[in-house]
Amino acid sequence: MTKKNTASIKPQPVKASRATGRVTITDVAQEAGVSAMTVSRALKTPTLVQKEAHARISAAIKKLGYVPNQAASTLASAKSNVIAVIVPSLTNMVFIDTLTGIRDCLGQAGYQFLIGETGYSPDRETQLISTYMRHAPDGFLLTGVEQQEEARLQLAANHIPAVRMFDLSPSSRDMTVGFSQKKAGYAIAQHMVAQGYKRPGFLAAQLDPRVMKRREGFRKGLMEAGLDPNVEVMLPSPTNVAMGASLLSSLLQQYPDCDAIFCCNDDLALGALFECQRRGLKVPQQMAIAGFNDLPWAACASPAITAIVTPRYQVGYQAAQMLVQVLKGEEPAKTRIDLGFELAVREST
Amino acid sequence: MTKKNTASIKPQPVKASRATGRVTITDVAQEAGVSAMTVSRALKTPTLVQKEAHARISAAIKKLGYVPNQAASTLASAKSNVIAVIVPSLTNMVFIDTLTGIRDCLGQAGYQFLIGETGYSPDRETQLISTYMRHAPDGFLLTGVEQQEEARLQLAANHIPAVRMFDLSPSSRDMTVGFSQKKAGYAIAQHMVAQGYKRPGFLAAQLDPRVMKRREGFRKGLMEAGLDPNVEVMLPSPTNVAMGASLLSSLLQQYPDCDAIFCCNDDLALGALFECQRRGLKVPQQMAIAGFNDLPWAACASPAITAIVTPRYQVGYQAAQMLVQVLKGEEPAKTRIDLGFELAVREST
DNA sequence: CTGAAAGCGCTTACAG
DNA sequence: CTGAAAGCGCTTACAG
Repeated sequence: MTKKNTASIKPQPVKASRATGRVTITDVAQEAGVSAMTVSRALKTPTLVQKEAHARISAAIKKLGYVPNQAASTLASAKSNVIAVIVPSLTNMVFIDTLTGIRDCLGQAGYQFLIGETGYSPDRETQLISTYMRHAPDGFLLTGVEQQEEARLQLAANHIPAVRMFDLSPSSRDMTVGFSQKKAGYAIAQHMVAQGYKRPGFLAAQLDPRVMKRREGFRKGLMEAGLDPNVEVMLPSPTNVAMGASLLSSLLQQYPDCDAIFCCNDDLALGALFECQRRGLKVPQQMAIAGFNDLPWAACASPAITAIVTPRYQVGYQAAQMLVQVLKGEEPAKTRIDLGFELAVREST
Repeated sequence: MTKKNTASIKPQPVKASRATGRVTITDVAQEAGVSAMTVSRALKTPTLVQKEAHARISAAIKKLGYVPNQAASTLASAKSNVIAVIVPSLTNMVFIDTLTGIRDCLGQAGYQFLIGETGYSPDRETQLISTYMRHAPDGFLLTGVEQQEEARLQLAANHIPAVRMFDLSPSSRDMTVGFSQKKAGYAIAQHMVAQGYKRPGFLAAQLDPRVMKRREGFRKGLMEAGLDPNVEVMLPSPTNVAMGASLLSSLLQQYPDCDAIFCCNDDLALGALFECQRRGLKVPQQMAIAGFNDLPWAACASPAITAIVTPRYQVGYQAAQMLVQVLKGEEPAKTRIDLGFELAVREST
């Protein structure tokens, strides 16, 4: 019972029973014979660590199967490396392409994504933004420019930058990447007028703000040509291919002399094309069809469908790029990027 | 200079300059005149908090705009409330429907999702699993049963439960929710044989394991009927609508007498249908077409397309349900759920 | 029904 | 190039 002995059996500090069993950075540090700080550096800024130490650390990580704890990192650094992306729908391929653009831009940078779907509901959007706030995302990528006041305030209060996609804001304080929905609708009208169609109609569902802006442009174009802008059937419910067929049927019932239709998206256009085939209506001789977005089937349908080609991948990519600039503390060269659109004229008109 | 004075001007503990400026649970506690613990309880288990205290806490939260810090919560509780979902592709509507099922089952429970896309690459899948490990997800939902050894080991080592979707594992130790891909392919062959087609062919792209199992079943069915199983064109590259048209062209060039095709997915079937229309081939009189999955356009095409109807929403929903059971510590009644499939016979065959 | 103490596993801000 | 100390904002495990 010498002093030495006593020392060697000194009571272990009462182990709090909260051990998670996970391999921590401290375990790696002990194994490699360095401090936790050095392990942390080896992971984040390897150049600041002596080569030999780095090798031992790498070996220790592999041996122990160490996986960094993101939560601990986020808490300590107040940086989550998370970007919250909020889109109206995932069933809509348009937004999938946008997500691909975002991922291609940000994925390499080690960002993680929180992907939210609003179902085209502004309330749900506000709620999602609020929920995602808990994850302290570094930034938000939002769809449209119509966020509710509450959501805008919460973003501002927490100093979280947000880029809005698929539309353009008049205010240069907002960051927006998109194109003019109205001009796109207008372009379709002009094309139909130029082709000599006398009674063009409009088919729409899921009447979100961007659809309504397309309609506005389309009507403007028709009116300028002295045509009736009221040949239209619109349904607020979610859009799908089958609805293209039923909307066309309604339209023909109300306006039997309609000779061309602008469908607010390509799903409706596809359904409308099938309905024409069923009715034996020749496209475009008896009925011209134009779609919107240029999803994969438009170009390869028979007949190929005329459509507005939207830069949806670029919308995602460049919105992400703008966000990255802001996160780096740089001033983006432009806070409002108009990517424009194209009109692909094909057999259906 | 009394002792009292000295005490009252005792030096502030040196404020570490790491303040994040965020409103914390402690701020709320002070405002409400309770301890942080009580605020935490008010948020998680309101029934354990006195009604009056709860009211003051709610008021304080609103007044201060408090947002809980998820990272701190995850770190302290060792529970992330995150489920990692890994699918091959987001461009494929099949998996979007599956995600919807997952969300419908888990979303209410307050889970967040980390959604990964492998691009059909096993290596990428392993890498994603590894990356997501840092977020300490409570569970994984994976696609297919072919994970690499490294990934399986990492999941096992960290005791993270994983449910595999869209296929069935022979081992009851794996948790799988899906259906027999092989039987589905077989069912198509049987149907074509029954309809009297003499020279059915197979069109496929993106030759993932599930596609290959469909093919296997299809070939089996043809061979049993004494038909040649080698009327096929397969391309490993990603699938899309346009490819349906080009694959059909290749097939017809090699096998001009082919009178029916089984397309390994509906995109190919749609492209093939358009190609038939362009060639003036009557469907199904000169060429029958069957698809796989029953995406929205199959039923409403002209002619409507015969297809295997896959329970993809249910695959997601029930896989999520099984995972929840395991996370609750319950033993799932079945670790292998065969949801089956249907064959929707339509005009195209 | 409530609270003081300790700890989750990292990183920051220093000091060498 | 390296490390000891403190702190990020919660929750656990107790004790009352």
